[in-house]
Amino acid sequence: MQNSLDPATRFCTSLAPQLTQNDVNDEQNVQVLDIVGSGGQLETEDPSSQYGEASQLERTEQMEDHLNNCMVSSQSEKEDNKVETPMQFNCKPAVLNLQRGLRRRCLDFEMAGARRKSLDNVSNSSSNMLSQSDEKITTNDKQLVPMKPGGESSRCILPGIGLHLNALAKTSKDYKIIKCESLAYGRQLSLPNSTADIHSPTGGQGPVHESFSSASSERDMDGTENGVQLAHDASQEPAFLANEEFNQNSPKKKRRRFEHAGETESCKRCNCKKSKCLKLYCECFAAGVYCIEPCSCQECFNKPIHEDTVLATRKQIESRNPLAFAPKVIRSSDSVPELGEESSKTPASARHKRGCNCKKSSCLKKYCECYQGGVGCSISCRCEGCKNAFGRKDGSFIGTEAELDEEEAEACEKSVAEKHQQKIEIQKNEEQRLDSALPTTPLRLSRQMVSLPFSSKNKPPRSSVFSIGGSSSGLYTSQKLGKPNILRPESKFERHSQTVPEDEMPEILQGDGSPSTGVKTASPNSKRVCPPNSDFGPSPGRRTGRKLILQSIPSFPSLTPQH
DNA sequence: GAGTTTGAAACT
DNA sequence: CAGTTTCAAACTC
Repeated sequence: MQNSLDPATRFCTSLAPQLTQNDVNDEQNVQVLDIVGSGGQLETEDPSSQYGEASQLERTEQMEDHLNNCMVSSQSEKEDNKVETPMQFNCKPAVLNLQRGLRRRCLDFEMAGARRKSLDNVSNSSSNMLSQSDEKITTNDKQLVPMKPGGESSRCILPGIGLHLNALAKTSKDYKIIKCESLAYGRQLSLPNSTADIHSPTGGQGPVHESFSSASSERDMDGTENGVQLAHDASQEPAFLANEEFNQNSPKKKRRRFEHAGETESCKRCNCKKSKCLKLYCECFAAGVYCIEPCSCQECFNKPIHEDTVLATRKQIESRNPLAFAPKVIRSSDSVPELGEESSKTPASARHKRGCNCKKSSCLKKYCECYQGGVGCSISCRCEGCKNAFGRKDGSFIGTEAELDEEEAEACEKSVAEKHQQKIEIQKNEEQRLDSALPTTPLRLSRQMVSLPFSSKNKPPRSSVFSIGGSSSGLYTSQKLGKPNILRPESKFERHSQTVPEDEMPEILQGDGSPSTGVKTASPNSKRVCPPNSDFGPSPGRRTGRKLILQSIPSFPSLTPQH
């Protein structure tokens, strides 16, 4: 295959058509998709498809080869574990998984629209699905649908953005799968961190070494494990399901535990006690993902089992604020004229969609969503005494840090800058590798991006990442949007959003929705809302990393079911 | 690990 | 729309 495009993109593009072509007619096919790895082509294609297995395999192999470069270690392990898919594709599971990840992602976005119809059929057959009438739901489900509880679970789905509820929206039986995904994706998320770690002094700890490849391999392994375990677990591990509820026991413990492990492993996990994980207070919910094992939440309703409730709640929230689930941090780089200097100045050409309202943290702590998201404050912020290391509200940014009064700020800034540089370099290297080889999943990427800033720090930013991951949410939304299209409350911001370059706009917003184009939000404070995007890229360094991501993501636009 | 602080989200 | 309350993350000890 040509490498000109990043794998993800290629897949997407290539797949889209086929996908549309090939309907998934029955569960089997669907399974195939999952199992197989769902490369775009592979996924959609039936074993018997026109291309013929052989040809498919060849293609697949090519891809694999490509991927393999990076994935070598992981593969071997995975292969062993690979669940045998009914299909012939068993051969290179690892690769396939990767591919799948890419594809899946693509599928999520693209396919949702394109395949919707065909999928519907599938979904129906695939039982899992709630036969909910909502297109979005169906669509989402479909994405996930492909996975079958059985064997495939072993291959946790790559973290496709799809993880989101949307995708997740499966019934309890699917739950494990979800978990897998979540986990998997959590790992992916971790990648960035790990990567960062590498750079970072502290990074030394565990994962440090993980170069991209290693990381990926690790991830894969995990995935495999998860997959396998999960698969097993699923059966064996009622714990999962049950646990969540049980976990409540020691929320903090758990949470911390994961955090540690997790610095590398940041997966969205919440600790909600009263919100039932059905409010935006809940990071998982806000991110559009179901709560998973690592969560220490209590009375959690953010589970596949309560899909209806979750969806209903989401709708409600969206009706109130269409952008509620959109990424909080948007890459405004050029797009935000309003910000003017600020935007351009800040290290990260990104801004928090609504801005912060910090009073005491000086925007130097993660209490500040802007800071947490690794972006500078903008005019839309109502913060007081802003000293955001990523860019102050007044327009000054790190570069000028000398000016900053507080040591803290300086320290932060410096560290950040340094880190960024380091990251950039490293990331570049990684990028190259990745470009060629890694099929990063959107989610992971997106999340990474957000997290990156913090990667340097001890802890990865939890929420913002995900929120951004909002992309995820975005997905969710988009998928949903098909129907609701609430987006666009219009507002002063409209112009703003309009100005935003399309590419920036996540399909999600744009996509389905016609409406979305100007994603505005009914946001309460009339804060500026930008189209959620792939926003991630706050800092330069990150950006670099993100580029990878973005590149792969780009497919969105094309994917969007413009039709 | 418990308690405090903080600011977003939700509510009135 | 502004003010207040609720909530959970972030942070401190």
